[in-house]
Amino acid sequence: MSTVEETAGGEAQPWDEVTPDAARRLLLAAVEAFAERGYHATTTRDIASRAGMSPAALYIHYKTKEELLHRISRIGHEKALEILRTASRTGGGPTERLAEAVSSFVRWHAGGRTTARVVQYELDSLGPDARAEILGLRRKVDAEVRGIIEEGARSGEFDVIDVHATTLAVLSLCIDVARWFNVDGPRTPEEVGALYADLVLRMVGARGPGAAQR
Amino acid sequence: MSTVEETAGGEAQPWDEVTPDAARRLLLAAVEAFAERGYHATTTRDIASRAGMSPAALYIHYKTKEELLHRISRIGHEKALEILRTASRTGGGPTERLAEAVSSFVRWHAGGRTTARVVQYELDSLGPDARAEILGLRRKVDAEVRGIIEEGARSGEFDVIDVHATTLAVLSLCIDVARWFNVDGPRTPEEVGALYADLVLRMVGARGPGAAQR
DNA sequence: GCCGAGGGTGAGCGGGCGCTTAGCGAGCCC
DNA sequence: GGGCTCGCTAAGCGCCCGCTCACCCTCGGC
Repeated sequence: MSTVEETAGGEAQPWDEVTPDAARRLLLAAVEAFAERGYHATTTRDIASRAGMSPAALYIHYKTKEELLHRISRIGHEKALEILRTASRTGGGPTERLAEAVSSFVRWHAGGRTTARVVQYELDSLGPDARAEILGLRRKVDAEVRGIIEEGARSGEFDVIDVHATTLAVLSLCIDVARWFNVDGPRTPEEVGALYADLVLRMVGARGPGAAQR
Repeated sequence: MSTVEETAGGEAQPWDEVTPDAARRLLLAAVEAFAERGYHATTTRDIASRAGMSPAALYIHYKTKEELLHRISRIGHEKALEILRTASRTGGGPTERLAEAVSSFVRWHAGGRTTARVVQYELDSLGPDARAEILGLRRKVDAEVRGIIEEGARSGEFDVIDVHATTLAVLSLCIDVARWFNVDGPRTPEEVGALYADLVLRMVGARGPGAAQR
């Protein structure tokens, strides 16, 4: 039922911006390895061999192992931000936009679980500078969701006690999908996205059109 | 406002069951180190020196570095399960019990963030056998929450579309607190617990007493 | 006072890590 | 077609890892 290609590592992420081809293959191998075992448990030899190259080939395209994680993290966060911004720009009121944001964000975390895992959980393995840069992107992600919730609260379409805490909770819900989602499990990314969108609308007390009414 | 002791590593967890004293100090040092840098990035030398001992001292009390993680993980999961069971056994209907379960579970994840981080996020660093044992405990945690939600759904006190998915989402919300909670941040564990209990009651569409009515 | 047991140390082992370097071969320019 | 560039490899360096071993100190029992 899922429409995105889900070859191991391929998933929903295109990685088109990474060139040349060898650099992309290495990056893809790194994503897989980091997601499976974590950054620190992954060796450069493992990454290289997954990409069908010798250990030394990695250092032609990347200065260090950390640069790989940094690149993956930045591209991933930019993709996440783009998803939320697209959803936020769709027509309709806060209810529709929040539902669209959550369901597409969840779809990305579920369908591209391999990438999302690295992006969301390996942040602390970055050095201070890279980490600070990525944290800037995360604040933008946060602001995007908070913006929608704030607007709904102001217009009275939502009923929210604490906008900041609710924003955090909504993001928690979406991000944690990358921790537990199993591609071979009973639910498709689309189903989880729809379910979670409904749960989030309940959390913000949405009364407007699109809220779960019964 | 917080009543639990929050000395670094001490937190809400007693670790009384770990004896002798040197073994407990090592375990505590390991919890701190694993939470800060992750299991694979932590060295046995770091653990030992945090505990004020030589690197070799570790191997008097533990066979391997993994045994430390295994012990931490089991004790932590047992504590988590105990918290949920206690909450589940309090008087009142599903609404009160779910609220109590969520708020106390969140308080544990926030107040004992150091421990909770290791318990919830370092599971994959365990070997197959230890991992399987811990996964058994996790299923019990899951069952505890699902039990309350199921009961509320059956009695009509809750309005839930998908019990399994909702259970997962509730646990997600609680567990993810260990990822973002900051002891120096603006909110106490108690505040987050209360906020999240309210959000969860909304998610399950609680209509009974204790639900956020307005 | 001697002994054994148990908690602890200093030194160091084998090995695998991230990363480097010297060199090789295919393709392109002139 | 000679030479330069670029992508890549084989070999290996230096380091630090998890873990071990020989030995030591302290303390209770007799």
